[in-house]
Amino acid sequence: MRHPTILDVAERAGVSKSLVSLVMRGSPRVSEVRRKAVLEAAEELGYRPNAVARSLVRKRSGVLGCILSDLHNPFFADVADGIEEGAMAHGYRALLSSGFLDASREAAAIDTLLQLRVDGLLMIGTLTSIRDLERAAQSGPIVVVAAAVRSRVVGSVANDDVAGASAVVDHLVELGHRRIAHIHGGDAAAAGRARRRGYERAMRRAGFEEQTLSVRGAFTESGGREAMAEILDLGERRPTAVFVANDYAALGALGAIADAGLEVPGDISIAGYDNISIAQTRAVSLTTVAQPSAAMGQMAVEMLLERLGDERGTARHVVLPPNLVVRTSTGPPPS
Amino acid sequence: MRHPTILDVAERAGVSKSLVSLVMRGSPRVSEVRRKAVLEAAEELGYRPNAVARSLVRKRSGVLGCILSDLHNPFFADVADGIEEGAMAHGYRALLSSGFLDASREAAAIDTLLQLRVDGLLMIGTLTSIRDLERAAQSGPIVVVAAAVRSRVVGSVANDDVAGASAVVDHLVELGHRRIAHIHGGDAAAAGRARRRGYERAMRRAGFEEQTLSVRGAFTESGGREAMAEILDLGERRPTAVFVANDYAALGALGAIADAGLEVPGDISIAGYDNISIAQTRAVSLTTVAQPSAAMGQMAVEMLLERLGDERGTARHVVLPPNLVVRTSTGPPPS
DNA sequence: CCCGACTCTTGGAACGTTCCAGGTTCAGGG
DNA sequence: CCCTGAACCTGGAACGTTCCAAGAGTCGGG
Repeated sequence: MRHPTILDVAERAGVSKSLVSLVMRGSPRVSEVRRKAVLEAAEELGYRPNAVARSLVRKRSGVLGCILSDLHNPFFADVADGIEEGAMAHGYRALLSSGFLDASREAAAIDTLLQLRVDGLLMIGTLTSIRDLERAAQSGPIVVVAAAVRSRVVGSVANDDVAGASAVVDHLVELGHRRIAHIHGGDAAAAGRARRRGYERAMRRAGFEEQTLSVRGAFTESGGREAMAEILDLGERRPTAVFVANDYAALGALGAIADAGLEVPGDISIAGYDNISIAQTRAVSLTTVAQPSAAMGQMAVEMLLERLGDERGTARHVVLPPNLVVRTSTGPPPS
Repeated sequence: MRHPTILDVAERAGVSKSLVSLVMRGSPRVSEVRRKAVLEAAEELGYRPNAVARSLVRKRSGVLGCILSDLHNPFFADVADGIEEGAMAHGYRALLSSGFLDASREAAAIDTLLQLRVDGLLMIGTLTSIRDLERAAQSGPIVVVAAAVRSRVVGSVANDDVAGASAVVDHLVELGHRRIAHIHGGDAAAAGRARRRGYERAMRRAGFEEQTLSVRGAFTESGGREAMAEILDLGERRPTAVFVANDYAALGALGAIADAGLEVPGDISIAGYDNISIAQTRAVSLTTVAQPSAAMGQMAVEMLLERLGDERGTARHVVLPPNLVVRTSTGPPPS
């Protein structure tokens, strides 16, 4: 018999299924004798409670779903850590699913998780439109992390991407750069759009509107590499500094620069966004914008559970201040 | 009403629940008129089938559980990609969970997933003992990926870590190194133990048994960084080459070397294991051992499903040949 | 005009839990 | 020796599906 049930345990222990249920859930209203008998029977049979049946009758699963827009992005993994931590702290388990950087696959993941009746859904850096998120939110509370969202039903925790991107540009301008390009993350991700807006705004403010150059990349290493190769192909007209939409893509950009035999920051300055751990090592030492990833994840869980308790009211939105971290991948432009 | 049920849909469409069920599952034995009516009612109500109830009665969930020993290890993410791909291809969904590089948290994750009655469990680079895995396997088929396992009930897909590690040492010896150290991944992971064995065996074969130096690290960036710092503290007695247990830790080691102001491979050669994508870029260009990560994941899924169909018989074990990839992080020792 | 065959549709049982209302046991007070 | 209340235990209903056996129509042939 593959899966012994509560009835098998009850029979073996000579008690009713209800009592077994009580014991399994650690109720105090059970005599020591019976408790022992039940526990023993369960052990002997290798009984493992069926969370599916439990979930059906209780109408809550104790599980939070979490969709990572991209499993490979180290920043998202940091956020996921915070989420799992936060969930655990409140007696929930988190189950993850990858969105494969693809809106339709992300939609499929949302659907699966909602069909499984998770108690709530966390989206890390989603590609899903607000419309679709709000529709999904009718089947359970949703909080988006690391992507700002304007919605009355879907909550969000994010940093101020516009301000962060502007800070990067300001820093580069201060170092003396004028030709500052941007490798953006595509239009699909909200964070990508916001960072691009911050870049353009800061360029305009600095009086370098003419020098604005946004190259389409992606929030991936290969996206960064290819976009950077394109930029390097500009030859003498190439920018002296590049702000890449995120660190993960910046790693790819650094690779392309090394491939071209150029030096960072001697020939070209590079900055990223997210402050992933690899960017911190001296081997990479990337100038970037830090976000409190794990804390954001935990905060998102709290907001989700808050909303689980009280469905009414409009969703909360938290925007955290970004934090520029200057390292050695940026320096004065070549003279 | 948060969750409309099949009965709500049936009532609205003026049919029985059974018919709704038939329509939802795309049965061909339903007249067009009724199908349309049901689909319309479902749409209007925002009906989403309850996978929990379905799972209870069907005794299969269509979900495969997948535990990543460490969510941050890029290699594991590559394997997970293959698993999700493979699962999807066979009409299954994969749900992930992190083991946080901790045996007890991994055990908790196994328990959660089994209680949720996933149809099978994939372990990527597990820390769980064979005993415990075999016990868990009584509740559902388990296949381990990226860690060799000797068991009749738990299947595995892995590469030959001993051979791979030996190949790295042979390569370093050929370059002229004698003092070759190893940063190992601790005793918890099977792959770590095997790679260490391969290192020691190759050193002995080369006649450098005396030069053997294994420093305790971990399969993480910080583990690699700290172990390398320890090695660099040896001063003049320090090795001329270091084989790090995996690429992820090797990135940390490279960071420590950069921190110390040393050059790779001029001052010291570094090799890793896994061939993660960042290691391939010219900026890092790490000599390493490649494993077909995604293919291993897919293969693991096939083996799992095979076993799902036929519980009897002993588990299959696949061992793939490793593949040394020489890049520029290794070179001749300083003269 | 009935019969059989076929297509489409239906109600009820089952899945393994939780929860509730109520049952049993037993010690102790009157 | 009965009654009461506390402590412990129990059976049945419910959760939202699937599946099965069987019912209801429809149609063509005899």
